Amino acid sequence: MRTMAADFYSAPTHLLARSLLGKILMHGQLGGRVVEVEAYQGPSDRAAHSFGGRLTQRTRVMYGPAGVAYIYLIYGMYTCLNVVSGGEGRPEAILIRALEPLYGVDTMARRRGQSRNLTNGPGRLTQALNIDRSLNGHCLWRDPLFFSDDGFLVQPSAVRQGPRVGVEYAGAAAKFPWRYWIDGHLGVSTR
DNA sequence: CAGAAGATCCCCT
DNA sequence: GGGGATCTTCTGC
Repeated sequence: MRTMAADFYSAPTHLLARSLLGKILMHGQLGGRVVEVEAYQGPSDRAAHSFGGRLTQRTRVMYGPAGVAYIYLIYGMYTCLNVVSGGEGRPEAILIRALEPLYGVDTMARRRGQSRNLTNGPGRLTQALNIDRSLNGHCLWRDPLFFSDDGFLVQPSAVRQGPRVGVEYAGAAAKFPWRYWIDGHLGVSTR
């Protein structure tokens, strides 16, 4: 497995989103293959936390270098993991929505309290992999949280895209096909 | 199986 | 004070 270096994250957001498909996300001994992501385009994207250039305590890390983790609390009880993209001053991000569980599956099941639905959803996968807000701002080219390449080949024809999930409030942006997933993977989130 | 509702709390206005 | 890049549980068919 080759850990992705810092420059991997310098690609334009949508290209990086597609490049993340098929990679392995590792946190310590726990890990899985990325099968679904969503791109958030920054100030021009009504669905993005950084829409309109909003700079707050929460969104601060999005304005920093690409390749750091943006992790936030959602609905009071779950956390979402994003990869910051776009580079300094361009607050874009990619939400990791689903993994195929591969390493430490028993631990994931224990953490989730069930043996199914371990990592098919942004809140589920962070719970399974024990990823919380203490890792906000972490550089994703370093231990303990990083992406790597195990040689898995994503067939270009298997990459699907469609509207993002849970952003109905975002007007026209709600329909932009900025959710990417690998077709045929049961790990893809269901919502 | 589908839909509704509840949980829960930080963030921002 | 309102709402959210979610998930689980419960209800009813």
